[in-house]
Amino acid sequence: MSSSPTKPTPGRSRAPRGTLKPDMIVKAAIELIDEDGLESLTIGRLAKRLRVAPMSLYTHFRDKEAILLAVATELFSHFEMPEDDSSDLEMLRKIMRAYLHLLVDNPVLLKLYAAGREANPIEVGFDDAIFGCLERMGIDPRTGVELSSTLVRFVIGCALVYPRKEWEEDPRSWNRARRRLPPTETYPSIRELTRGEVPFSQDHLFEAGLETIFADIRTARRSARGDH
Amino acid sequence: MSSSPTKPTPGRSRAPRGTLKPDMIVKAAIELIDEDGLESLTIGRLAKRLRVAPMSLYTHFRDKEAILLAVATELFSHFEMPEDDSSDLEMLRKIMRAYLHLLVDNPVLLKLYAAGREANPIEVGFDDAIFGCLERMGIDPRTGVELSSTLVRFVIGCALVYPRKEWEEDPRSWNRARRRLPPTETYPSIRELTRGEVPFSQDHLFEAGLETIFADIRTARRSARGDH
DNA sequence: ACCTGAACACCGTTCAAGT
DNA sequence: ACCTGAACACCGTTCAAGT
Repeated sequence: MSSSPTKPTPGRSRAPRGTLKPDMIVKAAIELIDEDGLESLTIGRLAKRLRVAPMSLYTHFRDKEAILLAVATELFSHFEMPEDDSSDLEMLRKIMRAYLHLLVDNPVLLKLYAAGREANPIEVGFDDAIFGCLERMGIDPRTGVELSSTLVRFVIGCALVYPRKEWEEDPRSWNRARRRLPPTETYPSIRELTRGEVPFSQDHLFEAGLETIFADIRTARRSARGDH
Repeated sequence: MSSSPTKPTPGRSRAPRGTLKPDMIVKAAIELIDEDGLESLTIGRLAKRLRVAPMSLYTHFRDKEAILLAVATELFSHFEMPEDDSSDLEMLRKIMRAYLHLLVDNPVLLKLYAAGREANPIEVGFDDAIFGCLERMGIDPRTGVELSSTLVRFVIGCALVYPRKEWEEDPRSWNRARRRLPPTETYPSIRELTRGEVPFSQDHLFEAGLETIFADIRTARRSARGDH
């Protein structure tokens, strides 16, 4: 718990053969992220938690990014899609909420979105579920792709901004930001935003945006019915 | 160009007194980012470009994050808001396009959004411009805040996903991603997305999403007129 | 006041060696 | 096949010293 800075115990210096399995590494990585945040996930710290030398990890993963991808995949596979509901639109709402909280709770996924050189399982699964809902509503594929893209981009934006929750409700931070604005007189209407207390939580704004997009989805569905 | 690994020139080893000004550091940082990407912006490389020892930078900026913030502010102040137009909605469209390209061209801003513990000039300025447009359309402040938030979150999402442009048009990457999906049969409708060639560019999807949100803005404006 | 070298505590990773 | 110590080329930053 306290002593031995470098070597764990002089007695059992070398870890036995089967100590390390990819799943254990991924599990330890997720624990580390949950406890101290993504930026504290480090090969060194990860190895220390597994009571193993840093280099051992490289037997199981090519590099750190591979570990990160495995983490993301694991997090996604643990996630269960909401149950089927009476209304397709209600189902879609649930999926979107679940998507938001998945991204907010696991910033790794967001980071992978930003880095992403390749489609990863997260988005493919969700895109599919969303697209499937729209399809079942009778919306044609082209419009379906457009609408699901809009929804996905909107959640990503929401998730990226979500952590500001803490200071966004503090009007002082807005004032400080306003003071830093270069040409102050050019931007007058922001005062309307900051005058009263900002009354909208991140969750409220998410729901509001969802309704905005859903309004267009309803229109699309109506016109799909009309064409038929 | 080639030789002298450590010292620039044995003759003029120490830089004269007035060599360094904050603006120069910011300028050099922007050049570095433009040339080799954000991840290659390093105190060491920045100092080398300025022909100065790394530690000199700390006379002018508290730490690297302060430099990054100054970079973001500089980038934003160079940006000019689109000209006023006949239609407020057309103005709004222009602002949104400008916002997207600002974020796509300068990923630092996106990164600051993600890190952001405080409101920064970028968003305040844009939020204001967007909110101002909605206000001029006669939309009430509450709805205005909601709609501008939706718009902002949507652009951020678009910008984050935009770099995928390259591989997104390659159907093979989708297939590879699909193969990695854990419970394959649960997600059938993605095939609809991947069967034909994916016909939508990032720009097209951005415009489509914009129209979806604009549809709701039009409704809000209409009802604002009706109430009056 | 401004610039700097040496040093520190970290990174991720390669390589050759152990078992 | 799996684990490892030493070493490498980097990070950002502190500190005491130069001018």
